[in-house]
Amino acid sequence: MNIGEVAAETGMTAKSIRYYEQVGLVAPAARGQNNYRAYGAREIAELRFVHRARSLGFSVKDVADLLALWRDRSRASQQVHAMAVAHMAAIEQKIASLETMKATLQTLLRRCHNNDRPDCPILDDLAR
Amino acid sequence: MNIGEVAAETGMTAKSIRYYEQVGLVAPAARGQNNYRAYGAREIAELRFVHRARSLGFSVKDVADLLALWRDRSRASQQVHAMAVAHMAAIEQKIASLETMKATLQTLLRRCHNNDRPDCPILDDLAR
DNA sequence: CTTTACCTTCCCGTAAGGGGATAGTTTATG
DNA sequence: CATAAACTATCCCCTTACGGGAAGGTAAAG
Repeated sequence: MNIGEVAAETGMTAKSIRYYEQVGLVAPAARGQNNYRAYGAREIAELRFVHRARSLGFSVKDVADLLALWRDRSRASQQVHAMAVAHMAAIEQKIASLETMKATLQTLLRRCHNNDRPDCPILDDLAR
Repeated sequence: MNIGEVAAETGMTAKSIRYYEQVGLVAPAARGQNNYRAYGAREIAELRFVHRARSLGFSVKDVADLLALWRDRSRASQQVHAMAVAHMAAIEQKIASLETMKATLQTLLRRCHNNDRPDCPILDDLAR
């Protein structure tokens, strides 16, 4: 399969796939006589794994570690669990930070008259 | 006041302050005979505004717009309101995205045995 | 045969600063 | 007073995870 077909099938972009190869996340793809990258079922499965892990918010670096664990038949599930827990914590922290912003914005929005007069509690608050 | 004092007082870093000046978010600070940036109450208030807006998650570009509105005595509060609403929407989208990740991770974590055996539902899921 | 659709590599740009080198200033200390 | 510690200045590279787009080769379609 060519890179475009893989992209279409996995939902990633060709750019991303090349990028993952470039940074060493996945091994360089085999090349056809036309120098096109040629993917087999195994490589596609790996890319799918990468895509799914990325969609869960894991960094490329983390995905590299997850891939290594995946390939290691003798890993302990604890190791994966620990990574997931750490990632969860990071996500929860981001959510908390965003929730704080959201709450503040909500308060400000409620106070703003939202009309054509210049008086604006939002700006007043930012300037406090 | 020197940049370090301003930084300490506002909670920003000197690097950030220089950066904001560099990208034109705030006007270049006046310089003393030693070439040090010298800040007055007015500039500090502006930097405080910037810092507060940034802490609410507004991008530097957005902060520039907010600053412009702040300086414009004849702005309509609608304009500020609209920016805040748009920003709120963006925040809510980020939260929703993170919540989705969190939910998936939670499910996976519950299923993982978290022991020294290799069997791992998390990896299995990523590979599905 | 030519157009269109892929593919290749390469290089630039992003957001918002952080890190660190080098050099001049100012302040604190012995 | 001399020197060392603490600031400040500019400058340049690094980060994340690709997207955009150029230049040029290849393949499939009309």
